[in-house]
Amino acid sequence: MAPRLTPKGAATRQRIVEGAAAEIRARGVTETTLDDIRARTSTSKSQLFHYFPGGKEELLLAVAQHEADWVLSDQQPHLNALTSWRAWHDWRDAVVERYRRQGQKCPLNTLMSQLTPASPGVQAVTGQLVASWQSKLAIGIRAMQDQGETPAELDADQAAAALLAGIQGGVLIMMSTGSLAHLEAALDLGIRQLRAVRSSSAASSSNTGSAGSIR
Amino acid sequence: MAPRLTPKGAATRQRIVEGAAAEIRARGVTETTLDDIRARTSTSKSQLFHYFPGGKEELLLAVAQHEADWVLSDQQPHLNALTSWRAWHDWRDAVVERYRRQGQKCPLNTLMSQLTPASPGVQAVTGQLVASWQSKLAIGIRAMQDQGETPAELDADQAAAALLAGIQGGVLIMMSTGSLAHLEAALDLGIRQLRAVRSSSAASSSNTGSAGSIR
DNA sequence: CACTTTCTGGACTTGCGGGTCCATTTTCTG
DNA sequence: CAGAAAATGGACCCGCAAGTCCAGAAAGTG
Repeated sequence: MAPRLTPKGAATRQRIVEGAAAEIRARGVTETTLDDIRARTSTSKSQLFHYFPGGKEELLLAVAQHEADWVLSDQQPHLNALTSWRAWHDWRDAVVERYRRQGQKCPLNTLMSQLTPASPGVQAVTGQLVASWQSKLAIGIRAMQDQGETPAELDADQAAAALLAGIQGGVLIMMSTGSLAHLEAALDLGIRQLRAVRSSSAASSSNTGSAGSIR
Repeated sequence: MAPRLTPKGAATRQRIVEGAAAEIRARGVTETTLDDIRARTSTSKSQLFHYFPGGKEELLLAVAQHEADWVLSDQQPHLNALTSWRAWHDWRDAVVERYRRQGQKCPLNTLMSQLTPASPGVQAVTGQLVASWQSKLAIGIRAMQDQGETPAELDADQAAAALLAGIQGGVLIMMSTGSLAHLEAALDLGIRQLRAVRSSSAASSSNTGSAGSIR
């Protein structure tokens, strides 16, 4: 079914996805028509349907995937190296800055609520994003635990899940209210929770211990 | 401008809003047409525009307001009396249960992303909901602080903001993945943070049932 | 160089759904 | 009871945007 793509075809497909993403960022999903996309990408109707036989639905899904990749990639390099408090706070600032710049828009969210929410394709995109994001956070948390900076009793996966939820909610609220306060609160308290009171031990009873050195 | 409503008129208007809300819950915003609403509520096109001169936009906004009211009201009575750990956990369970039942739907969220996000009316609805919700949480937190159960240093408003963000994000993730794990994690860790290590002062002690034990 | 496949252009169809209109009936007001 | 205001029914309009079609150009392949 999927016709083999020649290099030229792949390039065109790519151009369409990126153009569509840009258009949607600029005007919102609901306001964006296939014709807008066609105009911006200098393509024809038949090209759109050639590369996305499923029509608008399929195209929007591809755009969503594209945006999802972007979300994680511009939290880098911080997100992959959360091995010191310094790194955590740099990451925190990067996240806030990213959404501050993005303004009252979240293409991904609006995109998702536009598509059939239960569709398998949609599930795949979001599920993958959530899993990957959370996993990276959990790795960072375990790294801090290995350094004895974070209480070992803490369930790293649970903490990562909660932190991620806080970020998502913070962004969602920002979209509605325009204020970053909730996002910042969620991040700051989430991180503070990681630093919470390990007893005085840190100095005296060396942290090292157990084998695993993540990273 | 707004024509006075007779009792009959008010009832019809009400019927329209509730019917529209039901229809949207059942089929999603994008799939719901004015004609569906007309059919379900046994009204005519002209009635729809009679009560909502602004057309679909205005009707959807009214539905959003209706749903927003609902969100808070079915966290009651817990939400208004967060004065003991017992109450906090009952509330926590009520929230989880509410969204478990609701399933992979959040009419309010999809509704919002459908309307012009920056429209003053939309801002008003969400802003009001967020403010009210957060305020109730903050009151509960201060109540616990007054009892010495929660560290006085904690910024109640910030903690409430973070907790609320966690809930929102948890629900959002649930909509995408179908799993309640993130919502539960956010709630459990958020509440645990409130119980965290108050200095020795509180003699109460004992209750070390540890927050996570739920079920 | 034949030939096949993929890529592109753009005119055309079509149905749907939001919105308008006006005639008629019911309810309010004094 | 009479006039006004509000409520209702439903036919009609109409623009737009998704999707179809086919003809022809370009690019691969043996």
